Amino acid sequence: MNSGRYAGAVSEALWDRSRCSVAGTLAVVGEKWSLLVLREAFLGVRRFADFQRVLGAPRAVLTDRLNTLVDHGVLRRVPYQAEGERQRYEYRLTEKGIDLHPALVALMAWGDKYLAGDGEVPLELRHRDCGEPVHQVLVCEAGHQLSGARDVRPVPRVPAG
Amino acid sequence: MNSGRYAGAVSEALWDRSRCSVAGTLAVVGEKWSLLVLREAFLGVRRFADFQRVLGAPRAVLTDRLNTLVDHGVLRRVPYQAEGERQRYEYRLTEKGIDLHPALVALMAWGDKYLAGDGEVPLELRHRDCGEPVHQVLVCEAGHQLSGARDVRPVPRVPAG
DNA sequence: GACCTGAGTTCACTTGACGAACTTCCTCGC
DNA sequence: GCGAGGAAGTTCGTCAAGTGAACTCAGGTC
Repeated sequence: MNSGRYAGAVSEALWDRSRCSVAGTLAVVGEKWSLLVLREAFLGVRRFADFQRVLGAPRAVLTDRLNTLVDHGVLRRVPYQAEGERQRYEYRLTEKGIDLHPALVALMAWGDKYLAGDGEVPLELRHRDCGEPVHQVLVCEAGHQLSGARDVRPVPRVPAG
Repeated sequence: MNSGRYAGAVSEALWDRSRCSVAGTLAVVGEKWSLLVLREAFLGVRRFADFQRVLGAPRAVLTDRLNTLVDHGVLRRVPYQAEGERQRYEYRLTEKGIDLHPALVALMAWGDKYLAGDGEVPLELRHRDCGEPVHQVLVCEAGHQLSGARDVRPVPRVPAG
């Protein structure tokens, strides 16, 4: 046994996977279409029919994903009434939902780097104030900017006991 | 019609979803278990049996996910031979895989904020050099640090034509 | 030669995704 | 009042994907 011990590896015993935050987040937004629904939400889409049209997802799936996201407080249903129409609900991001923005930015950045053909990035993110392109970086609380994943050391927090 | 036009929304016509980088990235790492496999890879796990044990994923699914990630160049198979054992392969992150680190960090940060009970973050990321906790921020090329998603303006790049 | 272990593969079963058709509730034009 | 129309689902049959247990296979030990 002992096949799991490598130089630099986080000891398995000290690190309880069952409460991993990545797994927890994926339990909320990891199903098919969920993150794409959120992408559209960040781009301003709010109504069921619009999600359905731009995504092409099956209605039943879309209904389920929207309800799930509402249940988790990532979206909220807001009543609205267009003239000449009955009252309906639209789906808007909550603060909790807006906090998923970095995850979408990170996924998008990777796709831009590895999947976009010859620099043809489909969507660019710019600073609203100055118009310059933005990108994600890691900084530490001492103010250093990290150059990449290799500058990071994962430290398990052992629950009391 | 026209239900899809909102103040601040990115015009639908100008934005071709079919080549969205988020969707493209999810096509590579969006299946069940893929991102959890990568999380373990970042923590030092390399061998099939170890992935299987720490994740608890079905063997068949794990086989498929590892192969898919290798096919996409996110992991690579490296032969190794432990003493008293035959030659086997282990799975290591490539540069392309390491570049998915920000996505995992972002997902983890959200889970830490919204899912962890009373500040009991299961895993902390620290600067390898100075030991201070790290976090992700958005900066623009003019050097400003953005305060959140609301400071970002998405700009579709219309393909030539 | 019998046994062990890592890394799969196969199989029966359950869950989830899919597309098309159907339902409901409301508004509009007549 | 009455039928048409549309947004937002729901239902349904089918197909793909995930699951856990059992089986396979190669090379090593005893």
